[in-house]
Amino acid sequence: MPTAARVKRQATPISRTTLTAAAFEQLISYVVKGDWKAGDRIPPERELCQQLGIARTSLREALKAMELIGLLESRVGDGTFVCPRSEFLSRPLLWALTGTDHIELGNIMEARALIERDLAGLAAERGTEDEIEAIGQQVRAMREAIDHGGSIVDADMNFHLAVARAAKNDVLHNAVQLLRNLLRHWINLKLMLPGVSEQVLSEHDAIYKAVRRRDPDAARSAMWSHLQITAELVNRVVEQAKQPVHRQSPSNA
Amino acid sequence: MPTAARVKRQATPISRTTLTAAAFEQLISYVVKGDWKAGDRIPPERELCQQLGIARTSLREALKAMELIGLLESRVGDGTFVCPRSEFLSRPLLWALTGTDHIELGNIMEARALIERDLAGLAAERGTEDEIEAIGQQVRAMREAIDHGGSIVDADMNFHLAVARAAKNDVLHNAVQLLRNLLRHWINLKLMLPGVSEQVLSEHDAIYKAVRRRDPDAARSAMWSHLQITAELVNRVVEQAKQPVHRQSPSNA
DNA sequence: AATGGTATAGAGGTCTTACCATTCAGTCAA
DNA sequence: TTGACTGAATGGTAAGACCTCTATACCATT
Repeated sequence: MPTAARVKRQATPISRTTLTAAAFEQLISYVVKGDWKAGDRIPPERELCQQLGIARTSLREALKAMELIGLLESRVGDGTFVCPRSEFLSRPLLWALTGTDHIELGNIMEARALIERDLAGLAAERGTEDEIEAIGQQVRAMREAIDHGGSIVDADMNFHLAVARAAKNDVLHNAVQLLRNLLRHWINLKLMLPGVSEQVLSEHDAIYKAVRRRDPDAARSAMWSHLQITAELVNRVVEQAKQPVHRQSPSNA
Repeated sequence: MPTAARVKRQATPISRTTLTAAAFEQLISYVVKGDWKAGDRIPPERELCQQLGIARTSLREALKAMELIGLLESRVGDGTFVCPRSEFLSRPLLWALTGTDHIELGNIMEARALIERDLAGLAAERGTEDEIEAIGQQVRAMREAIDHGGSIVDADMNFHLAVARAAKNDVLHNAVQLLRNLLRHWINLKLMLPGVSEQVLSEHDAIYKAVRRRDPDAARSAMWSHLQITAELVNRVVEQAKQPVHRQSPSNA
């Protein structure tokens, strides 16, 4: 280009989108807006593509993308279902996101501890009464689960999410969820160790009480120590899993 | 098969997977392992599906998934290209990840500040000499960019990534990258404000020096104040963008 | 030379049709 | 009641056709 190119593309470059991309956004919005809820079975492909007015091929490209991301699950002869968010973050997505297949457990635990420590402090500072009460609710839920049966796992997860919600930061709330999902397998094992549930409950309670009395520092350190202990236990569980002779590897669901 | 054909699949360990999923993993690994680098043009579909020994339909489902995630970009008549990681995190993926279309800028800024504050502290504690030197390198790169032209944006991004790397936590390193990408548009605008680049440079330098003298607290507070100022400026830019009469909206790239 | 038109090959986008493999529910005989 | 069988419905895969769009090279005009 001899004469100083000009480039200056002022004009709008006319946007066009592909059918597949449009379908993808549409389908995602179904999930996001709650038309399709976790566990739901969505209409069969042959029906859906008619509703959307596109060919099955185009629809499938969108559908497949959602499945590979981990939003949907297809079973031949059965149908296609919406995955619960709790089982989110598929390995393909992890790849896409991190550019690597394997992330050190320790890194995840550390990230979680750092983030949730901050969140605990924020929750104590800015949580509303209702939001803080929701935290307490999860403490009681765990008590209930321990005493009369129920899902300790859910109570655990929900407790941490309640804290994140009280901290009023959607981004970190989501981060908590993602990190927690990455650790799901090991945390579940951890919670089954003898005495651990009582231990966790008391730690949660300490965090809750600190938040309730609006003591950010106490909340931070309570959360920190809780997650340090958790990390310790998780490491122990992981080591245990390595030892046995014929134990199958955890594999991500 | 008249007699119930109970397929005893004892022998083969169930390696059952769909062709599309297999192709997807294969393609991802090309990107991850660097066979396909950012900007590369990948083989045409008709050729690629032959190489992989699958139908174009199946290949396209995998290809499309990668495109919708934001890993690839297809242009009709031209070809399919690998997206640079810096332009990662497409809106569809954001949807899939957060379950929402819109996240408050303030939340993103806050999350970033909290995370990077921790990272700055960790970098001061555990960064190797080389890693810390890499931080300084980015400070100098920005000096160079200001004085003799060059990408201030890159130097800015790389500085923060260098800090994250010195902190030795892959998860948070990636978080920094993602959050930064979400803010990309506004940060770029911010960096163009008069005097801001010098300001940023001096703040970066302060962080670098704190890290280098292994002072976690100083590093934390330097990073914190840097990101508070940044948040302030970004808000100002956002407000400016709202006012003018005929400014086009930013739109995600 | 620079500009603009034009032809063309090749890329992705879309649709159609077909068939396969699996699953599930209903049927019917033992 | 049980168990095997059957068939419809579903997702998975393949192949081929045709479209629009892009980049490129070539040519005519200025």
